[in-house]
Amino acid sequence: MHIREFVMTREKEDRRIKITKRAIKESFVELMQEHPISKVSVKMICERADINRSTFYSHYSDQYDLLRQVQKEVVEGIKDAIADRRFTVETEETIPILVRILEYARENTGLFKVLLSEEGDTSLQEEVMLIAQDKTFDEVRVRDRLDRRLAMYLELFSITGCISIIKKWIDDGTPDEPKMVAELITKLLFQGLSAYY
Amino acid sequence: MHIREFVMTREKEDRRIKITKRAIKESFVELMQEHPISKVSVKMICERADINRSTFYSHYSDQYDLLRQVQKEVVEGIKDAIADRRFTVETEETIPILVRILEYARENTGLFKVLLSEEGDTSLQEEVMLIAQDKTFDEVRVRDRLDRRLAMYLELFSITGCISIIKKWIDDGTPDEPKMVAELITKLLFQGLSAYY
DNA sequence: AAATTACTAGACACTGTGTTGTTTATAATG
DNA sequence: CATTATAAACAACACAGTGTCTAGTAATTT
Repeated sequence: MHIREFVMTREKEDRRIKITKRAIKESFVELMQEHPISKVSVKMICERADINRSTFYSHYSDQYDLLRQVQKEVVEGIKDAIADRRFTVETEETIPILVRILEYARENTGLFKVLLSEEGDTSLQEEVMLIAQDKTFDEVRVRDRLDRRLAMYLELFSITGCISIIKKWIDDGTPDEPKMVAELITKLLFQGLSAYY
Repeated sequence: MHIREFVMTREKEDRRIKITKRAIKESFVELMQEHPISKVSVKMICERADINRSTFYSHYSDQYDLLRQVQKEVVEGIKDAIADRRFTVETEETIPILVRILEYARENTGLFKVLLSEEGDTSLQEEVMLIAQDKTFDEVRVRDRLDRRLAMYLELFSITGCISIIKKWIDDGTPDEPKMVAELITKLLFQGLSAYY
């Protein structure tokens, strides 16, 4: 909600700023698919985006800051995509949410490849943890009176499990149908490997 | 902090090289606990290690190369720690292996913190995938005639699940006993969340 | 139309990079 | 013990990228 407001206020942003930021982001996402972020310099980003380097610095402090902001926006996108849904521990409820996220990821392949690779991994994970915590696990935790530390491990396990499979799926060019992947994930989450062996 | 030496083949390495490399690695691991790798320059590493920058370049091509090499050594360490064991899909077999890995991690906390944070995450993961594939899943795959792609997802899910929990455990200062964590992990892997809800 | 805001071009000092040539110290060998 | 390899140290190098700043121009808002 807090982040949302932030985005809203920026909606009245000068048209020029939007154009510039879009150019920067596009350039950046392209470059991130070609090189690891450590080799992507501010200079490179600006050259490809055809903007002045000082302009970059008036919006972002460095490449990593830019990455974080791109990430935030994607997380917002995910939030919107599942806004009307609730995460629960029921398989039937979870699958459609996952399907939506997977479809959203499929529509933004380049972006997700970047965010889930390299250093993006950990921080995106943390962002997603926050959504999940907000939406879901809190109530589960209370309901089942789980030990806090244990609950934390369960969340972590679930989210990294999800993300790793989605990452692989995207890296391979989303060969499987979202529904199939969603079912796989939920099965693994709720029943574990025993569902398959 | 003791970094396990680099296998048998390098045993003939000059004593001075070993000393230098150890100094570099120690400096690096320290710095990595203070800053993200993107802010750790070769210059910094060399200053703290008290060696000339050119010396660094005669051993490693950059910070990331150094990180990879440190990682390899740790993976070797894990391999040794579980050399006499076999991974299987039986819970009773898996727990002692995990306990050993956890104990090994606990003894090398600083190192593991570094490797599991930031960009270390993905690549260590991949290394561990290779061990696991070698030791285990191959036979399981054949035995159960699982679809190759499915098997790959299962491996990925298992390993990232393990790693994420271990990472959290280490970041928090290894508050739980290895045995407890090992049991948690195996339960989640084989039975999933249903084991707890 | 005027005021405001964003972008540009270019210059600045500065930090870090990667390489080279030379000298010094150490280890291995005969 | 003396010889020879070779690693480490040191200094110097051109070069690339950083972050900041100024003055001028262009676009947008009011």
